Amino acid sequence: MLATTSSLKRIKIAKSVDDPCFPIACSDCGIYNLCKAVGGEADLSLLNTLVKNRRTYKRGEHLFSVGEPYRAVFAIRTGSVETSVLTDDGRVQVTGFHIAGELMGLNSFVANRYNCEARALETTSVCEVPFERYEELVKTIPGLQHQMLKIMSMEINHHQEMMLLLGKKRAEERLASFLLNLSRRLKCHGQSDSELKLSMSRSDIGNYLGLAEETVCRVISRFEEESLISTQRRIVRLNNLDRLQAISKGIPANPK
Amino acid sequence: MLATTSSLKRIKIAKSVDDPCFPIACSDCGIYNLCKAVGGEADLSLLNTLVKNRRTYKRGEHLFSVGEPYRAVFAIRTGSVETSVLTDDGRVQVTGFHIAGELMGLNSFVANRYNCEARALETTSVCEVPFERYEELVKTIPGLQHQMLKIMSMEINHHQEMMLLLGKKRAEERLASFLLNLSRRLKCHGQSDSELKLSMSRSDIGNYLGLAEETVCRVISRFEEESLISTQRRIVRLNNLDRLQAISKGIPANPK
DNA sequence: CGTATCCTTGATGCCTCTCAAGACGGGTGG
DNA sequence: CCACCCGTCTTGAGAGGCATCAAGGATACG
Repeated sequence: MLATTSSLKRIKIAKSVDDPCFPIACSDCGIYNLCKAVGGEADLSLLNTLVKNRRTYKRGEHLFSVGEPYRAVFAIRTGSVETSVLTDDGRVQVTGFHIAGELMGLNSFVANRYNCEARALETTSVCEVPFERYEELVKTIPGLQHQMLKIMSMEINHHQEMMLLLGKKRAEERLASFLLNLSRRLKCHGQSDSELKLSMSRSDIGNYLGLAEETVCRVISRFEEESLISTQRRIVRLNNLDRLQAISKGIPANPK
Repeated sequence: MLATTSSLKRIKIAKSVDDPCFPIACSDCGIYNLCKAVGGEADLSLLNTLVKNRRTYKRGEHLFSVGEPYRAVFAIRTGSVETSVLTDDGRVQVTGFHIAGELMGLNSFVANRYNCEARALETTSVCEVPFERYEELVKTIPGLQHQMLKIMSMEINHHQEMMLLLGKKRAEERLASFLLNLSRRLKCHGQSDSELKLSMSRSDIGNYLGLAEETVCRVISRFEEESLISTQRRIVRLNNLDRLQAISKGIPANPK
């Protein structure tokens, strides 16, 4: 079997793509869940081979770079990954953080080359599903491409939210949105939604949110002053999810 | 036939999805091209029915709104459309402008409801391909879903560029990027790439680019002072594409 | 235990927003 | 055909949020 009973017990399983956690929650890695969702009768031996194709990246190592020929889709087992795009003059925009259980690199597969950079934020273990095997899977499992559309559709939704954040929100709203988003995704893995262990630096967060590193620090300090969160370096504890939610939506301060 | 010989002569046809103009350039409307690209042997009578499903929207009219059940994918024949998303507190972020020949509304089809608003910027004629018929097409034409993946992949690329623009670029870089992008897309239709007729207001542009309406005006004025462009209300003439390109990439002013 | 990296806080300045007022142009009705 | 009106565009003045520059402190790692 792909997942032991124990791991199945520990981790919430997304039953279908309509589950808000899909494709985040999974038993062993995202690709298993992806396949499971579309065809219970899938060739399990093939699947087994695919998900056994594991690899570990050290902090800072690149999973892939811009323009590199498409190699595989990645399902993160443990650790986390940062994706980014570049301007011609060398500026970098972080486009996303991907945590354990999530799929990555799907969106560039049609173009045959990667459209962004992916860098491990910490020691990260992934299942790499090679491109060619993926094609096999698509033939074997009729609904698979539809699932991929769904995942890409979710990604587009997220991008739209990011455009809104970058285009319209103020610093505090951005950081609150960021923390809540991470919290929600961690919760989908059965992890705590109020005690976050950030794997990225303040600088990375700032880059992602279109803010300077210093601004991120200042907002974090401000949140801590108001007891909305408690921090200790990269450990962040969310003490008031409701208030953070309000802030993220741009609802002005309402003292008591 | 779907397109008369005369119209075929007038307009450049994108031969495959690898054409940089795809899915922009098309003979009659995008959906025809989409189908043609994936299967020359497609059921033309079905296709014919689909593309005949035309409708015209007046300026300001909504093609669809957020949360509305998914109805159709839209191929714009003439005119232009603006898409936008909303914050909970009512702020609006324009996420894109769609011009004649482009496909729209593909990305929300998997979710069964629209994830954004679409509003006609001017009198706009579209082919509406109903959801159910689309499903038929998918069954008839094996490669169709792959093409959809490709289109969504392109959309994701564009979103990444927008995130970079909104997160890292300064006002002048944003506007230069915007003008050049529009120019490129118009060129794909055989229209002039240096004489643009904007269908959106300064306010719309500002919203899209994460700028205030006044800032857009000021930057336009500055560009005009430097003879990079000439404007007359919504008519914009690009006089120096190279310089605009340089500005859009953040290359600092280099006065001779 | 030294060093590099990351985090934090302060001071200063600038880019862009906001508020405001006027100009321009297109559309409409008399 | 003209005059009016309203939406859009433009420009100015002022304010403010955030970036930048700078320096010190904390933590992790070899």
